[in-house]
Amino acid sequence: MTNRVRTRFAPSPTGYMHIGNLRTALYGYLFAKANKGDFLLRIEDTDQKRYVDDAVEFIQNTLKAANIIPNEGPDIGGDCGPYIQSQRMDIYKKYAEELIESGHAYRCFCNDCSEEQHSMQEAGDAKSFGGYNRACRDLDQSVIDQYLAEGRPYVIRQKMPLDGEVTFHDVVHGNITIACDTLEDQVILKRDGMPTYNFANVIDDHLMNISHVFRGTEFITSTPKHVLLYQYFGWEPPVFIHLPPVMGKNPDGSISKLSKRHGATGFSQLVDMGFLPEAITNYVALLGWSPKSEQELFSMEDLMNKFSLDGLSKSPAVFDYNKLDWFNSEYFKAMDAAEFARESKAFGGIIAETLGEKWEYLALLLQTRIHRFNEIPDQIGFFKELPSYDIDLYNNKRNKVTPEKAAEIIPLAIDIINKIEKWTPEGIDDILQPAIADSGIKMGTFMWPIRIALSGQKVTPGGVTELLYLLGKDESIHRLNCGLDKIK
RNA sequence: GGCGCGUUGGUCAAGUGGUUAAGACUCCGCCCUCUCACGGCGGCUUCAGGGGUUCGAAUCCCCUACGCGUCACCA
Repeated sequence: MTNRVRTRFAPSPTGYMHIGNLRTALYGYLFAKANKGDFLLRIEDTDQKRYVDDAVEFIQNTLKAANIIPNEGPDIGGDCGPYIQSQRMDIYKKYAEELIESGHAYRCFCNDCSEEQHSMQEAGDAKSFGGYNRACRDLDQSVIDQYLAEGRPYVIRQKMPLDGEVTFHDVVHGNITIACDTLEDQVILKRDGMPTYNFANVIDDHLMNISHVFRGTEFITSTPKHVLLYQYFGWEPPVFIHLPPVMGKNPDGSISKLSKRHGATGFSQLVDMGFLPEAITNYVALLGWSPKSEQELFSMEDLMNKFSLDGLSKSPAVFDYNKLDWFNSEYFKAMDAAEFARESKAFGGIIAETLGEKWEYLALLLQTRIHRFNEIPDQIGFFKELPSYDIDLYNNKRNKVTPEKAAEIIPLAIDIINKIEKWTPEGIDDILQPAIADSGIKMGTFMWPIRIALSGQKVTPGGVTELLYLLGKDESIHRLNCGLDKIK
């Protein structure tokens, strides 16, 4: 037995990667890498009802996009395979029977107890599970043999101690003690031969030499059952790290576990909205973990170097789309301009297409102005078509512009612009700037009506020069004339 | 309901008996400026409540409140 750090991400294959799951995967991965260990992917598909086609592939693609690279897993292979639980049924069966041999588990033939128990709970009486699922504990061997011979279906249940308590250590919460009489004789092998999570998880974590288990706090209460299993087998339990849930904020101000109604909660949905994978990972890493320094921007490599268990927080964190926006915009600003232009182009749609090589120029203007790619269409819509606008937009108090004033300025602007030969940002400025200076009109005053006429809106990416350049000479003059007509 | 876990500004958070209780996001104001954005500067807002322990508590103990989780042949 080595002391090598080995962690795992063990999702069930639903075709979706919740941001909370991603964080669990990330922390396990970072911890493994920070300690020169291994990170593996294991698919927990023991619930056939829940199985979703292509989900395994989806998970792998998501991890890849998030730059979380397993050392072992379904596609990669490794010494502890197979890494898909449905392909390990023989293993679970063998260990379950071993437990029966040693007296720590038993076959339960009582078909209806689970349903009966379930309805009891719903009726609000959760206290007395023992009366049902323990009925088969002490069946005579002869009876068992007879049932088996009849081919009666059964499940295998783990025998819990009737009294005493189990204490285990959790890295983020410290020691946790739970009384055994709150533990039911849980099913470890289902009627269809599949193991339950609580069993397969223990077997696989042991067989795969997992040293540290990262999972959500929802498993805290079932951990004593796992600990008991480790004891029964004489195995060393792993180190437990139970992560608090990621929350979302409701309209009324209350918080609850992050879900669809809070907005996009899947990694791929966030990517579709135009968030950069690195920004998402960066943000998520800090949601529940603190580097205990003022640094906030981390590359994956940075995270690997700095991640440590003592920065994990024990209380739930609210997912904040504002902060994600901020992270993403920081990543935008740090991007190479050409790369940003390339990555953003798809979101520019038809406008980006028609702009041709001018797209790079527009993209540069956008780069410091947007938080995520999907803000692009709103930013640039006016390039394609001049929106209908109210002439009230020509009023601007600070620059002392009114529609009447605009009607004086626009003809001047048209004259000047007509004289421009070299249609580049520099060429435009070379003519425009001195001409405005000569006119005796203040810069802000002169520019305001032009911006409005050109864009139909008072806020635009870039200034008038940029607008002129991107729109082209003919279109610019056309829009200026339209503006003039509109005022009159 | 039983059991378990949690609670520092609107949000993420540092803080482990003595601090003016960091920093970031958001919001607001100012500067820069042909709009916006970027950048710079500044501001608002916090230790859930109540008891202890202590010369001294965000930090230690107890109680209360609130929130969350769990009590499946789901994970």
